[in-house]
Order: sequence, then structure tokens, then C-alpha cells
Amino acid sequence: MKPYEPHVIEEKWQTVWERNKTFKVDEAGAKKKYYLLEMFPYPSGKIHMGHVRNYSIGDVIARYKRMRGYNVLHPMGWDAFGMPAENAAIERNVHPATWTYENIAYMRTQLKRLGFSYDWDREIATCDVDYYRWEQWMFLKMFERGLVYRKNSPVNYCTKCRTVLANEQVEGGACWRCGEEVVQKELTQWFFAITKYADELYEYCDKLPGWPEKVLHMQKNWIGKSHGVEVDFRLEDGTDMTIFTTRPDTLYGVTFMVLAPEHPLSFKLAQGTSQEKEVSSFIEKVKAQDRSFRGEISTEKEGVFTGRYAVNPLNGAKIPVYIGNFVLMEYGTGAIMAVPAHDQRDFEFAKEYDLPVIVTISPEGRTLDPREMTEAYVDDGVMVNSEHFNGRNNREAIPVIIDYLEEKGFGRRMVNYRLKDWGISRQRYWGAPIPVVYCDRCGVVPVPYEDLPVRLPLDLGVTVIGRSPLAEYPEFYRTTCPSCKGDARRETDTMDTFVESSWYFLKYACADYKEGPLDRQRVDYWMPVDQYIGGVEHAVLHLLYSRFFNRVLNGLGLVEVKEPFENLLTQGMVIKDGAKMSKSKGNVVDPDYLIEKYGADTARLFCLFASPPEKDLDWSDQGVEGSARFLQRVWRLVAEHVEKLSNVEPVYEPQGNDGDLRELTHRIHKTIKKVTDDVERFHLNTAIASIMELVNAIYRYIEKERQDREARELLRGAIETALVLLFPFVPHISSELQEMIGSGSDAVSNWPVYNELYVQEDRVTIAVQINGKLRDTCSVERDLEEASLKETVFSLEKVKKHIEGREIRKTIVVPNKLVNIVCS
RNA sequence: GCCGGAGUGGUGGAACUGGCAGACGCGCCGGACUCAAAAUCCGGUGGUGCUUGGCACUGUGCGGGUUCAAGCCCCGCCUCCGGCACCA
Repeated sequence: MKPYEPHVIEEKWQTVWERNKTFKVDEAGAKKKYYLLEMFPYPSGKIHMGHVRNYSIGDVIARYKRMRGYNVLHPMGWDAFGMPAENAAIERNVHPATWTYENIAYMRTQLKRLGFSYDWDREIATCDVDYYRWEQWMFLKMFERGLVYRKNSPVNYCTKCRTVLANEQVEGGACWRCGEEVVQKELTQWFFAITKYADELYEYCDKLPGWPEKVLHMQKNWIGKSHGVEVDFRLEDGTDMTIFTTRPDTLYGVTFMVLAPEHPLSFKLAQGTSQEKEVSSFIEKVKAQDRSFRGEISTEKEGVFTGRYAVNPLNGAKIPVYIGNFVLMEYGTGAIMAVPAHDQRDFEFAKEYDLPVIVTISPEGRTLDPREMTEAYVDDGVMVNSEHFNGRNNREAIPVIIDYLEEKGFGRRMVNYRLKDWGISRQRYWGAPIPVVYCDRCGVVPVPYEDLPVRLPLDLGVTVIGRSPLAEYPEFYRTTCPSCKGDARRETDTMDTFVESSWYFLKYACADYKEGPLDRQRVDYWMPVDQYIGGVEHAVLHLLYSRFFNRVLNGLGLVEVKEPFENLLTQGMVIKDGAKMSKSKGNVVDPDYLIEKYGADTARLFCLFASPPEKDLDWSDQGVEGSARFLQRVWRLVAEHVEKLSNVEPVYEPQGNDGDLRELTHRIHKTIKKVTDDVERFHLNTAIASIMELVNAIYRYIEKERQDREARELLRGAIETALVLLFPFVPHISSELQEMIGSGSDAVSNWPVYNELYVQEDRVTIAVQINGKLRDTCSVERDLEEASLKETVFSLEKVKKHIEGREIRKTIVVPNKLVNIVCS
């Protein structure tokens, strides 16, 4: 028997695919398109098991869809800008570009060794000037449309990475990349106006049925849409103080107002009152506090009276105005109405400063006494102390009250979002330069389109820590103003690398296009991405940014679709010894080692078989052994019986009534159906399990040592079926064995079809229950009519024994499945 | 605190729409082959009890409920994971 040598056959088939350009696609032809995309990797040096898993899942789907006759776009590229390149430069004195391209070269060979079916002709690296030049073009277009702007504001800053982070890139007060605590810094930065799309991004969550609920929830949560009303409270001097509330049903319970310390009115109000000094020192104190400290829910509520009063527009009540540390300037109007009876924060503040509590919502069946309340009553109830709204259910009253406010001109409906604009400036070198020039005379001047690209200079040594190296490099920043031709300075910050990943999926559609940012025709042919696969960690990062960016590009007429990703699969992490694989935990399994020891097919098979894609995968060395053993078993199945198979044609639907043949035939068709259904819904682990069952059945069949031609023909049919079904999972061994028995494998359009006639078994096993308890089973012919079935069941010895002397109340029959006898 | 998701053998995980719980794999036990071992092949494997080639009871985080029938549906909890969190 020819031995199974994974490395030999894997290299062989990879060469065949490469030479034949098997996976190259174009936009011609009548086949239906299918765009399958996996999140592209950062070229960190080597791929890790998470990549192997992600790309193995994707490759199964890509190969499967190809076999089903689709024109499949399955591209790969590199998210190539980013900080590790700079760190490597500083640590090892290699240029970020050198480091990056060397990593790409190595990782490309790794991916090729795993046999993934990419169209390598469409490979892109985002650090190529031919890529980022168009990103700069898009930036300028956005600038023209007011979708990118510059402002001075407190921003998140990671002291370890020495750069700014967007809100989405801060996780629990720490940097998403390095885990260092994030501090606040006042800086002038460029922002993308993602909030202009907040509503669309929120509402379209409901139009993405192909996304996991979890991710949609996270996005909605992040955008944080809340419906409410802006109400104008008038100050004594006649100026309006506008607040936002979602609870206008509690307006009659307002007993004080609170401004954020940063609110423009805060200091102004106190000016000239006896409170002036106290107010200014309070504001100074809060400003000095760390923002993350202020954001702590446990931080005690503190405030100070401004000495001024406002008037409740509904009932004319005179209400003191405070400044408080718990009010955020960034949300709503930076001012709130406080209803201590029905809001816990307001309640705590009122207790601290001895402010009155007025109940306006009464729970069913009891009366609230403000003097005895120990916490706010935040649930629903009946309105009281609310003039003509009394007696109404508070929830139902909300729209009525809002109508009333609008009618009287006291306020207006308003929707508020938690989402903030996306800060994209990074004080780093290895990124796409922001195409802007600062001129003392003309101010901020965008680089003219004809001057693009603004090239990232590659001839400087990256050694500087703390500032962007570009800011230390006059050859880059010294320039002339495009407008007045005088001396000017370039922007030295680069763009957040999440900008590159926000449109790379569009570039794949027309990777070789040079005349403009995107070839609309080809982009519209391929978009949207039919299936996107990646880690859930990007639920509110990359996936939200990409939805936003795609919308911007849609607005610029570069792409037809509004949503880039039709279906999303978020695969779980690879876990070992109860923790995510990481260098610091020392529990990393190196894909190179795995391929070396077992081959690519085993590595792929284990990743796919050990758990369903969405779940975390628990690493198990023994599990890997098991996968290798199965492939050996498949190999032997064919290699040991080559002679027996080579001189017969495969048969899938044998004639006649031979029991052995009928059983195997049933198995073949059942397996095709099961694997097809399972792959369609990404149950790849159970798809593999059922192929294993087929292989086991073939072994049992072989043991019968049938030598007749019919039996051999069916054996060949069964083996070919198993091999073809295995192809998307383990393509190398499948191709080799198919070739060995002389059946052609073109990797395209040859997914097997099943015949429903053979999917059903001739005889079925009926579960026999008495009062719901399983007492016996019996085998009957399929679709046996109910009367005969009952007759058979009641004649069973065990049934007779159990029902003896008991009264039969009814008998439930589920055809081909079960009979349940209900008796006393 | 709010919003999601998940709890099944020794273990990774199956069970599509309420219909034989534990497919498939790993591990373990027994057997075959072998001088022996490895590899391979075959058989067994949720728990408890018994009059032990069989039979009974029990069993999907806990407590109730609906149903002829519940891992799956409903109500009330517990635990773990994830997201948001002074967002008005």
C-alpha cells in the first residue's frame, strides 16, 4: 500500500492549483456570484491558530460554493499599517516597511501551505501607496462634504502606545491593544462624523437578518439611541436653559436642575452672586479630576448651588440650579432636570444636599411617602401631583405630554445618541498620512487631488519615541501652501489603521484598478459580501466603522450597496488550558509545528471538527491525533482497495433488493443530504461527523468481502462520495485519492446530489412508550398504516405485560417515529 | 444596575419544527494480531440497584408548570461568559 505522506501530496496539489490558477475569478460568465471574505490579518510575523481556524472555516464555504456552481470571490490581503511595525523598528533597528513586507512574505507562504483557495492575484497590502493614495482621496472628498473635521477636545491617550485612541478602542478604561490604562489629554484631532450616520447605522441593524443577534445588540448598545424631549427651562433673566429627558412624565416632580461643570452657563450663572467663588473652585476641582474616576458609578455625587433659579414651564415652579459632577457635557445638552423621586442619581444628590422630593408616579396599590423613601421609584405607575395628567398611566402619558410641550412651545421631540465621532488622528509614523497642509495665512488647506498621494517617506530612521517621527522629519513636513504658495507645514499625524480596513473589501473587487479609487462596475458586481467571517472582538470596532465608511462611499457614488456585509459569522476563540492562546500565558500552539508534524489537512480538520464555528475551540493534542487518525483511515480505505476499484464505474443507485447494497445506498444519500444541510448552516463539525459515519459504514461493508461487480461498483460510488464530500474540508488528501482511483477532480461544480428516494430507510424503528416511558422498540416497514402499526405494537410481549389489567385511555401515533400508549 | 448568550457523560460536543438524550471524536475497559511493543482492527462504555446475557429506577444547573410526551415551550431562581454602564 502506498503510504500517506501529507507533505508530498499537499505540495503537489498546491502547485497544481497555483499553476492552473484554479481559484482566479473574473466578472464574466453566467454563474451567480458569491463573495466570501474572512477578516484580513495584521502581518505580525506568523499566523496563529485563530487565523488557521478563521480561514479554514472560510475555505470550506468558498470551496463548497464553488462546487455548487457559484462564481466565488475569495481574496486575501494584509492590514499592513500599524504600531507593531514601529515597535519592531525601535527594538530591532529594522525599517517598519522591511519588517512588514518580510512578515507578509512569510505569512503568505504559511497560508499557501494550508491550501486555502484564494485568488492571490487580488492580494492587497494597505501600506502600499497604491492603496492608501485612494484613502487620502476619500478623506478629501469627506472633507469637502463636512464629514471630516478638526477640533480640540479631550481625547483618550495611551501612554504606552503614545497615541490617541478612538472611543471604540478603549475597553474598560484600558487600551484595546496593550491593556495600558488610558488617560485623557487635550489635543486637536481629526474626526470622522460617524454621528451623522448614527440613526441609519442604528436602524439598519434591524435590516441585517444575516448577522448574529449578539453583534447587532452590541452595535445598538454602542450607538445608544434614546427617544426623548428637549425642554426649555427659563432662567430668571429670561435666558433659556435647555435640558434633555426621556422621562417627561416626571416633569412635575422636578425639584432642582443640574449643569455639567463644563457647561458654558455654569460659571456665567454664578457670576455676581455670593456663590461665585464656591462655584469656580468646584469647577476647577472637577476639571482636575481624572475622567475615568468621574465616570465611576461609585464616585460620590457632589455639586454646588449657583445661586440662580429656573422656572418649570409646566407649572411655573421656581427651581434651584446646581452644578454637579455626575452630569456629562457630552451627552444631551449637558444639563438635566432632576427628579429625585424617580431617578436614583437625582435621589442621591437630593439626600446629600437636602433638596425636596416630589412624587409624581404612584405604584399600583400603595402610596409613596417622600420622607420614608430610601431609593427612587423608577418603575411605572399612575401619575399624581401632575395637574390635568393625574390618573393616567405614566407610559401612556409620555407622548401626550410631549405633544403638549410642543404645542405650547416649551420643548420638542429629540433623539439622542451615545455614539461619538470617530477620532482618526494618530501620532505615529507607520500609517497613511492625512492629506492636509497648515498655512499661517490660509489656515487648514487640503492637499489638491492632483498632488496625491502624500507619500509616507521611507528613508527615515524610526527611533523617536513620544512624537510622530514625521514631526521630526523636515523633508516631509516642510512644504508650500497649495493655496498661496508660501511656506507651510504638513499634517504629521497619520490615520487610524481602522480606516484602511473600512474599505479593503471594496478594493478586492477591483484590486488591479489604477484609474480611480474603485471600479464601480466590478464593485457592484461583487458587493455586498455574501459571507463575512471573523472574530467577535470587532463587533463595535471594524464592523461599525466599515458600515459607516461604506455608507460614506455610497454617498460619494463609489458603491451601490448601503450595507457591505450581508451575512456575518463570528467565530469563537481558540482556547488552551482554559485561556486564550497568548505568548504571555505560554499556551501557544504554532501552526508551523502542526503542519510539520501532521500536515495541513489534519490541522484544518481538527479546527473544523472540534467545535462549531461560533463557539470557542478547546485545543486538544489528542483531538489532533484523532483527526490525523481519521485521515489515515480514509487513506487506507482507498489505498488498500485500489485494484478493486479501478476497473469499475461508480454506481450510486443500484438496482435490485440486495440488503447490503440497499443499506450502503441509503447511507450515501443520507450523508450527502446531511453534509449539504450542515454546511449551509455552518454546522461544519456535524458535517464531518456524518462523513466519518459514512466511512465507518464503508468499512463495515468491505468486511463483508463481496466480490461481485455490483457490490464493487457501489463501493466505488460510496468512496467517491466520501472523497468529494471531504474535499472542502481536506482538499489535498481528497484530490490525491480521487486521482488514485482515476476519478477526475476539478474542484468546481461537482457537489454530489442525493436522491430523496434513497434518503429514507425501507424499515424504521418505532419507539414504543407506555405512559411516556420507553418500554420497547420495534422495526416496521416505513409508512405502515396506523392500524397495522398499532396491531404490531400491541402484540409485543413487553407491551402486553405492561398493559395487562389496565385501561387504555388513548394511543398516540407519530408516523415512522413513535407510539405512546396512555393507560391507567 | 440594564441588555444579551450559555449551563447536557470522565472529556470536546450531537439531538433541524416538542417525539428512542448522549451522534461523531477523545479518553477509559476488554479482546484480536504480535516473541513483545507500536500501529491497526473488533467489542464495550451516563449513573444506581437487582434475582446481572436481562430488568427496574434515575438522569440535560435548581424549583415549579403546560403536554400523551420537555434538553427544547412557560413562570421563578442559581452559576458562568460577553456587552453597556452616573447616557438623564
